[in-house]
Amino acid sequence: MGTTKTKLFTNEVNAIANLAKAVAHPARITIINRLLQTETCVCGDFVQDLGLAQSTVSQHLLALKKAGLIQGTIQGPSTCYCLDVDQWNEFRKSIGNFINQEAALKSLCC
Amino acid sequence: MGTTKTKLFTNEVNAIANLAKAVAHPARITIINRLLQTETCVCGDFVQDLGLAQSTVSQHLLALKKAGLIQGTIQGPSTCYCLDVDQWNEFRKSIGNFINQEAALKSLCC
DNA sequence: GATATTAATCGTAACATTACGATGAATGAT
DNA sequence: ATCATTCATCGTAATGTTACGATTAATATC
Repeated sequence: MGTTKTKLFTNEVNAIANLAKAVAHPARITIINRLLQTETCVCGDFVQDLGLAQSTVSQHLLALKKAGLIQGTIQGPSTCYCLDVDQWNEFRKSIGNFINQEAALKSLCC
Repeated sequence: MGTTKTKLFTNEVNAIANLAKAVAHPARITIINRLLQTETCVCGDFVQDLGLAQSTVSQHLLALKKAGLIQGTIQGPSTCYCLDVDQWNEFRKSIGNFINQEAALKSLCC
């Protein structure tokens, strides 16, 4: 059917899957890395930076916005983006809880 | 076109995106959580556990296998799966490098 | 007011993902 | 040898994703 059956899983698990989805594209990771590294918001030049069409970049930015990771405000003719720091820290915590799990298994058993 | 333009991005960024994709589904996260918590490999009962069709579960297991995160060996009539502990630790490291980044920005600037 | 710039949105094509049922291959039990 | 069990694989339908060009909306400049 092509649609994830979210009802089968816990909210926590679904949440992690959604966060993973939000960053499951190199363009979006590049955007986040860029926003992480600058001390101000970034206005405009993502398109040149990424090498994708303007509309495509806009879509990726929207995806990150929907995930709550970034914020954009109109500033003159252009739109400026910055990381939502609080949400980024929430993101880090959630993903952290998942990946900080030490395997109970010590070595390959099969 | 529907195909990610991986050539535009660095290997590192593409690698993180692929890892994120591998866990970007609640069924696959549930499988990993299960394998993380058991001290032995898990034989069989994922289908009942997840509530998805047998063929669907098989596909998710294959995806995790392709990502290198799990290992499966045939054991009698059934197949037993366990986490690839080394790969899991690699995974943790890579994702960790990404999410351990502290935002340079201290508060919302726009 | 007319024009240029910037980015969002719309429409669309190609491809990927998710899911299921059916079939097939391998092993264990009878 | 036959049958049941278990999982992988195949085929396929529905939906989602990625990407682009074209259009639209908003602001800045002339």
